Amino acid sequence: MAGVSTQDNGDGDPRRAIELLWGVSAPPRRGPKPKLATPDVVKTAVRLADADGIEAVTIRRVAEQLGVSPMSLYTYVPGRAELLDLMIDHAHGELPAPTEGLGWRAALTAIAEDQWALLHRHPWLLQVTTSRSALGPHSFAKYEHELRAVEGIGLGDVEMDAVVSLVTGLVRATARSSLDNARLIRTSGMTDAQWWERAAPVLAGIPAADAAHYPISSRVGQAAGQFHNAAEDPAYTFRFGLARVLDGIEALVGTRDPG
Amino acid sequence: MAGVSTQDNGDGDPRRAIELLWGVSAPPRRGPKPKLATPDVVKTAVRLADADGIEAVTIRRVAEQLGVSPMSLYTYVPGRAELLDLMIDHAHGELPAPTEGLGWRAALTAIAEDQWALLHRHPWLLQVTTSRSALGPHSFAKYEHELRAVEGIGLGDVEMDAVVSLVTGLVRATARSSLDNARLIRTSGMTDAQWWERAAPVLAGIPAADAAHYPISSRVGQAAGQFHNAAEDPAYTFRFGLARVLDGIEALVGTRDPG
DNA sequence: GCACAACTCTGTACGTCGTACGGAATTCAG
DNA sequence: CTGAATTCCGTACGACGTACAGAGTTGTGC
Repeated sequence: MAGVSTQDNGDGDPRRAIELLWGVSAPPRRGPKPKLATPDVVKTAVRLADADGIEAVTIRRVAEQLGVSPMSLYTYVPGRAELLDLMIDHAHGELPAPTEGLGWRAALTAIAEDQWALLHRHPWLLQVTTSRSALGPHSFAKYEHELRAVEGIGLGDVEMDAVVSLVTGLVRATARSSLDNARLIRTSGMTDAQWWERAAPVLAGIPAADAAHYPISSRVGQAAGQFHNAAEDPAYTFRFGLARVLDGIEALVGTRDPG
Repeated sequence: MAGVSTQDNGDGDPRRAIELLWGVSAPPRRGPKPKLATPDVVKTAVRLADADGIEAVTIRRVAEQLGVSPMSLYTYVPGRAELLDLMIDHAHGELPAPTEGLGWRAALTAIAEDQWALLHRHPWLLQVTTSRSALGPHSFAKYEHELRAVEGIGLGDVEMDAVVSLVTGLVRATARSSLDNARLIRTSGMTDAQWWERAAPVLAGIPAADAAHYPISSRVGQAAGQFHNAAEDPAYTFRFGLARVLDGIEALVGTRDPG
């Protein structure tokens, strides 16, 4: 049994954070030589998050990794919230450059596959909100890249935005469910099989939970469950969904750009 | 600037939690009359989460609302993680009963709309993972209800599961982006407009962030941004995506169930 | 009627977190 | 060479979940 909650922090002035994102801070003219630089902090935080999840990214632990006292991190980063924002933009920097010359369908497919891979390299990206943090150079480039895939195919501006967020939303949603499960296995120390082994007898003792009350679920759930354990399933669900979504977009584009 | 992270808890024995979900705990025979019951705790927690977000659901605050000491909550609930699980199933209980007799497209539409509404009533549902917690009666019923919409239309079991998770994933993804933003406005005390008012001059001072480097983003972003402020936009993005997804599913169903 | 087991409730305490505050040490501009 | 700017750090505060031990309350078995 596990519940995962998100906590948030909302901050004040964006100036400092934007300067850090774009790397335009004037170097200090006085004072001791800094032992570190902001990118060191960001990279260390990303490494920690990759290895142990976003909850391992605490000011204290990042500082420890860097051989520095916790409070001195605040020299390089205004606070934990902004550190997370920097991590996001850093990760977006790993996305490949746009694939020019492809048709919109191939381009959207490439975008989806690249993000799918990115999210699996950095699962913590799904545990962090992206809303206003997307003001960094790499996040800008990502959005531009996504839009270019559907530029000039007959869609309006608002539709272009909607199509892009449909595809990226699909990637995030499917990646989330498989990665949430993987994280659960890690943190609970129980595989799905072990979990069910323990849960099944308890459920069996509850009349209302009888399979007869849930005929379709128990049939489909069994098939899907076996498939889930096959380990290639998350990718299947992703590509299945992507195919449907692209077909749906194609139907729309067909009405706009005849031929 | 804001970052939102998720923390998690993974637990041990599911027995107690499942018993609580299905309400099959034997009433105590000895000892003082309990001042409360588990559902009281769950309802109070849901009220708190609705009003102030999931981060307001702390053992201490729930206890305070109930006029009880923090530690005595552990009489009714094994821990915070299980409380979140109970909240999820409680919320799923609000979903309307299945709409029989509709075609699969109308049924999936109704399911998506109902979940869209539910997520807006209880935004914290998006800040909590659903993986293994979905063992309660209402979550079971939800899954059964969803599958029934696509039963008997020519899809295989694994495909049925994939279609259902495609649709619910879409709802969650689109609801998430609009609700994340709403939460950000609440916690930062800044509307998007105020935010941009402050951020724009900073970005303007950064050559690399010039609009010329991001021609499509700046055009589409402006259109989409104005639309976003129109307040009916999140629903548009949702319904736009839903229409595409359903079209895509229709294409698949057409190949399976000819006629 | 009584002793004890079962149960509820609570206060205290531990280890975690982000980070405010104030001071010491270091470097460069004047 | 003085003082301003900057880095670094120790301490401390208020939150959090919850382990633990005890006090109070109730029904059961005799």
